[in-house]
Amino acid sequence: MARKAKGKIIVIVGPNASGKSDLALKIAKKVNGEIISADSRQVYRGMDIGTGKITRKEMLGVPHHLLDIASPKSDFNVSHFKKSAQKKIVEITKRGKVPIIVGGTGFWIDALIYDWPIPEVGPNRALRARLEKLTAMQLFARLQKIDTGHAKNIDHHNKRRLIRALEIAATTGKPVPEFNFAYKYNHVNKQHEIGGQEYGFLVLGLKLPQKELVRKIHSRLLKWLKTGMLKEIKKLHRSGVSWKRLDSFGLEYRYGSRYLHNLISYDEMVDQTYRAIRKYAKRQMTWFKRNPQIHWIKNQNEATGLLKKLF
RNA sequence: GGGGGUGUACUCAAGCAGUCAACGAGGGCAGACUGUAAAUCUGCUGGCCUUGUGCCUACGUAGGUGCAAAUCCUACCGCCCCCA
Repeated sequence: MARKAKGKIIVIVGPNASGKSDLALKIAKKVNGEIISADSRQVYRGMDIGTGKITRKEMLGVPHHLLDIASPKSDFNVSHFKKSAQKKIVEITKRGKVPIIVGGTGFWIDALIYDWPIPEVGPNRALRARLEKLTAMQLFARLQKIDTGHAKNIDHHNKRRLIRALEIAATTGKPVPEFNFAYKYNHVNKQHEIGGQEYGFLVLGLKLPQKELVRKIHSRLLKWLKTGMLKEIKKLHRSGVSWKRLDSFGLEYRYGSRYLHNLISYDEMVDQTYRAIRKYAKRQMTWFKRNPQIHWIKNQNEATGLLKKLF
């Protein structure tokens, strides 16, 4: 029985400032690849310095996808990402090149490479605004009435999640389908179809010693502050991105904008941003740690060694 | 020199006799995560262990009064403010 040749995809994950972009570039050169960014903030135009976005020059001719594809005034969410990335994977493969997915947004990456079924229910702003007025307890009570399965597992205090669950139930008339841990990482057995083609994934996790990571986070932040991070945020605001929206982007954009409209001092801004990035890196690791399929590496050499062996 | 205030866990800060190993916030540590995911949310945070209506050590220091004190009294030490 003739089978189509299996496509190969390299995935590079890791926390903020761990050096994913550099590693991806090296690997891309080596395997003739193109890079697909999986970063929930780098998709936005005008958010460059604060997101650590690679510059055109730094790309060294390697194509990078899914950068600067959305306006910071509009939403670009997992669902958009999954569809766009799948399309890019097909295109890149057709060109005879290797897709390399690189990013720190664990949720997006897993939705893509493990083909998580994101419910086909888009955001309903009116409904969200209405539900937002209720307390978490009230939301949970409502959810329990219509959704007996998922409601049990959802965090009773997390309004955002409760509202989303209610949103899905309201539109589909059905509760949110449950999936367990085994499903999360094993149901596709490291490979599945995208656009009729079967793919296998090699997932690399970049992990630096804690001290080194923290040092890199710090020096990177100082460098960005020197090279116009605040100017960038000011520009975004002038172009119509609200302080509230900037706040919701988190990290540099959150504390930078709080400083720019005088909620906090400059020193507080630097300090709080630095702390927030460290916490974020921690949260990223918490996410990645539970994935048993990640091959953890400390540097580029280990990566190339693994590639030779497994790819 | 006279008068007033204040000293609480890593930090800020409540408590002002019993229900206090001590509210709350920050920080730290750990975790969750099904169309906002750099977001959102949860737990723990004096020590010890047999993890318990358990033991020990603790609210500037030293004494004292109470059955009982972070809480009251005395002295001392440090800091702050006002008058001289």
